[in-house]
Amino acid sequence: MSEADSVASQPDNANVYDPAAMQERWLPVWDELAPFRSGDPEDPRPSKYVLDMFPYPSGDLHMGHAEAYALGDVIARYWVQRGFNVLHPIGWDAFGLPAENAAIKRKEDPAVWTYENIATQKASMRRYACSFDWDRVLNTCDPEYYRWNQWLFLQMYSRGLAYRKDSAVNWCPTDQTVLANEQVVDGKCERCDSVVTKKKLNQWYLRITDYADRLLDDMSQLEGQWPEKVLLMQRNWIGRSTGANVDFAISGRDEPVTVYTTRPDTLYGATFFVVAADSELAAELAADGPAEVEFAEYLETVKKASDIDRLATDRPKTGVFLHRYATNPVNGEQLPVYASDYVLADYGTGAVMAVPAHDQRDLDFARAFDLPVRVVVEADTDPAVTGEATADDGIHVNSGPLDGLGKEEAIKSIIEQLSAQDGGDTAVNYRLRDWLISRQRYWGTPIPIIHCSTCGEVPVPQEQLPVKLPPAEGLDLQPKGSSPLGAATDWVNVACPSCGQPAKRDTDTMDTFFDSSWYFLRFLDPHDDAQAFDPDQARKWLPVDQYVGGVTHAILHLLYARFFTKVLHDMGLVEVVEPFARLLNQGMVQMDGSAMSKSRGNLVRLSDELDVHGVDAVRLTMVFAGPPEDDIDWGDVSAAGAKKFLARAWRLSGDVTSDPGVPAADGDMELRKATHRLVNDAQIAVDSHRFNVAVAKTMELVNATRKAIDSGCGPVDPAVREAVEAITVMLSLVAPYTAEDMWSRLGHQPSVARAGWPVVDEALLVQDVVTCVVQVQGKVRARLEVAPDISAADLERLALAADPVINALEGLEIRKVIVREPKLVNIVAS
RNA sequence: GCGGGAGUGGCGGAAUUGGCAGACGCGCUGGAUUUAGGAUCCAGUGUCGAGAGACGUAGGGGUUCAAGUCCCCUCUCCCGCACCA
Repeated sequence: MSEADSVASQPDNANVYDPAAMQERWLPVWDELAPFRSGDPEDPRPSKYVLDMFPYPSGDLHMGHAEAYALGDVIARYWVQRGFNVLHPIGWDAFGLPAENAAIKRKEDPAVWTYENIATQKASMRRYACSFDWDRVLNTCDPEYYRWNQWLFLQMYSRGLAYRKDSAVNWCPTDQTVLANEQVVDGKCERCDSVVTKKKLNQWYLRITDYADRLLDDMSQLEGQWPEKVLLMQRNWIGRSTGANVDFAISGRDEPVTVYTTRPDTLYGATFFVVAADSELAAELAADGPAEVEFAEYLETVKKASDIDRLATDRPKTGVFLHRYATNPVNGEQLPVYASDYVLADYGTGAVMAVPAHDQRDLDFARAFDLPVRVVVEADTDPAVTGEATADDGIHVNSGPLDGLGKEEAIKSIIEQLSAQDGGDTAVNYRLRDWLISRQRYWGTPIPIIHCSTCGEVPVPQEQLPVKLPPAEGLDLQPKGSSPLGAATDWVNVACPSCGQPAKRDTDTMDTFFDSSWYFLRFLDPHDDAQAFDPDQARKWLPVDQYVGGVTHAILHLLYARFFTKVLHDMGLVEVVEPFARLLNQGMVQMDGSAMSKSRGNLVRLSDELDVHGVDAVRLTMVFAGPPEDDIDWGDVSAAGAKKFLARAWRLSGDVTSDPGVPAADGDMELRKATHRLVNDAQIAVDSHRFNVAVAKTMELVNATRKAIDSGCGPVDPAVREAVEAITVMLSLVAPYTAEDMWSRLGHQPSVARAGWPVVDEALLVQDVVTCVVQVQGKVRARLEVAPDISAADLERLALAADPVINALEGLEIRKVIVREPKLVNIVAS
C-alpha cells in the first residue's frame, strides 16, 4: 500500500477541508500583512477605487450585506490581482432614526447602540474576509466626520445653496408630532391611525434645482456604465419638460396669472381655468367672493383627505367655481376659474389652462362640471363623446392663425405670437424640488447656524466647528414637532458670533442623506483634521471606478451624491463632475419567493450559514447563483454544493507533487491549453461582471485538473502545478480562506491575494484542431476535426465526402453550400 | 394608465458579430469504494420514441442557407412612476 493510498483511505486532519480551522489560521496572518492597504504614497501601482455602499449599523450583517460585499470583493480583489492599488474602504452611515428609536426604547444614548452595532458589524466583516482597507474606516456620527458636514453646509450657505423657507410637513394631530413620509401609511399615522394633516414649519433646503439641468445632461457620461433603469428613474425624478408660460388676466385682479403648459398650441381649446385648491392664489381669489364659504369647506376636505385619496386611482374630479373669469390672451374668451385638488400647488405656477378635448384630467373635470369641450386638434374620435381626450399630433382647427398647422409648427407659432405681445414665452419646468434637509430629531448633524435677534442667521465661525451634539442624557428624544435639541438650554444659548448678544443655536439636524452624499471623498483620508478631503487625493482617486450597492438608492442617494460632486466641482475642489463612473446594483437575497423577514418566518441568519457552510462557501454561493443584478432565492441555491466544490478544489493543492517554480513549459500540453483557455475565459467574464460564469470556468479547470491527475499526465507533471496555482488565484477572488490555504500547501508564502493574476499565453489559446459542424438543411449531420486554417474549398470537399452527409443528401440535389470555415458548413438541397 | 425589464430542462443559470441550445452547478438515477456516509470517485440525466428519428428557448407570424439571438403581433410575470398640465 502506497503512502498516498493510506492518506486517502484514512483521512486525517491534514487532508480534510475545514473552513473553521482556516479562518483560525489565516485571519491573524492577514491582519499582520494587511494586503489591501492602499495608502502608501510611494505605491507605484496604478490606482482604482472600488466602493461598496456603506451600511447602516442596525444590528449584525445580514444575507443582503453578504451578497453585496461578496460581489464588491470579487471586483476589488480582481483588480489587486491585476496589479492595481485598489482603494476599497468601508465605514458606517451611523446617524438616523433607527438608532434614535432604539435609544428611546432602551432609554439610553443612541451612540451606545450605534457603536455596539458598528463593532458587531466590523467583526463580521473581518470574518467575512472583506478586502477593506482598515486604515480608512469612518463613522458619520463621529464629530471628526460631521464637522465637515457642517463645513460643507456653510460653504453651500455662503454660495446661496442652503436657505430656509416655510413648508408643509406631515403632522399627526393626536401625537403632536411630525412624521416622515415612511411613517404615513395610507394617509394615516402608523401609530395611532389618525388622519395625517399638513403643518407649516420653517425648514432648511438645499437648492438642488439649480443643478437640475446638469444632473440631467451629465447623465450622458454614465450611459452604458450605470444600469439603464437607474438613469431612467433619475430622469423621471428630475422630470424636465419644455413648454410655455402663458399669462391670463383675471377678473378683479391687477396682476395676470401665469400658467405653464406643454401644449401652448391648444390654447384655443381652453374652456376653463383651474388653480390648485391648496395654493395661496386660490385662497386669494376666493377671499371676499361669493364662493368664500364653499371654498373654505372644500379646502378643509382637501387638506384632510388628500393623502388617502392620492392612492386611489381614477378618483372623481372635485372643485369649486370661484366666480371669477380668466381672459384667454389669444381670443379674449372669458374662462370660468375653478379651484381643484387635481392641480398641484407646487408644480409650475399652481394654475393651469384647461383644454378638455386634449387633456384627460381636464376632460374628466369638464364632464363632472358640465363644461364645454372644444376640439382644436383633429382626431378620429370625439372626446366629448368617448370621454377619451386625444393627445396626438394632428392638424389644428378652430384655432385662428394656427389652423392647418401641425403640433410643432403650432407651438412655435403661438409662442412667437405670445412673446410678441409680451404675454408668454417658452418655459422649462422640473418635477425635482429643492431638497429639504431639516430634521427635528436628535441623532444627526447639528445645523451650524446661530439665530440672533439683531443679526439674523449667523453661520458658526469655522474655528468653532464642529458644533458637537450635546449629550442625550436628560433630553426627551420622543418626536414632537420640534427638535429635542431645543431642550438642551446650555447648548442652545450662545453668544452671537457677530454682535456678542445672547442668541440661539439652530436646533434642527441634517437629513442623513447629507452625510452619505460625500463620504466617498472622506475615505481619501478619514482622519484629516485640516480639511474635508485633500483635492490632490481626489485628483488621484476620483471618480470611483466601481460603485456597488442596492437599487434602493437608485434615486435619492445617487442624485444627492451627484449634486454634491457638482457643487464641489464648482468650488474647485474636485475635477470630476460625476462621482461614480460605473454602478452595479446587486439583486436581493430572498427566501422561498419573498423578501426575508422575521414576521414572515423565512429569515435566514447569515451567521448560521457561515457556521454551517463556512465563509467561502457562502460567498461562492452568492457569486455563483446567477448574474449579480438578479435576485437570489436562498432556497434555490446550494451552499452545501459550494462547499463541496471548494473541498474538491482544495484537495488538488495536496495532490501536486512538483516543486514551486517548476517550469510550466515542460508540462502536459493538453492541460496547459485548458488552463490558459479557461483563465482567459474567466478574465473576460470578470471584466464584464459575469462572475457566475467566471466561477463556472474555474470549476471546469478543477475538473480538467482532477482528470489529469487521476487518469492523465499524473500529479508530478508541471502542468498540474500551473493549473492548480491558476485555480488558486482565481478562487482567491471568491474564496479567500480556501485559496490562501491552497497557496500555502503549494509551498508559497501568503498572501495569495497579492500573487497576481495568471498571465495568459496567447500561443496556448490557438487550437490545432477545431470541430466543424456539417449541416444539411440546417440540421447537424456530421462533425469533422479539421485544422483551424483549412481553406473553404477543402472544407467543402471534406464535408460533402462525409458518410452521414452523403446519406442525408440521397435523392436530393445540392442547391447551395454555405461555408464558414473552419466551424461550419451548411448544405442546402432540394 | 405611462415607462422599463424579463420569459431557456425538475431547479439556479450558460450561449462574441445570427452559426452544434442547455456550459457550470443543484437535484435525481446507476455503479465503484467504504464498518458507515449528508464523504470520495466514475457514468448518465431537455421532451417524446424500443429504435432510427422527431420535437424543443412563453404563444403566433416573418426575415434568413441558418433565429434563444433580428422584425411584427399576442400572452404572462417583475420593477419604477403614478393627477407633473
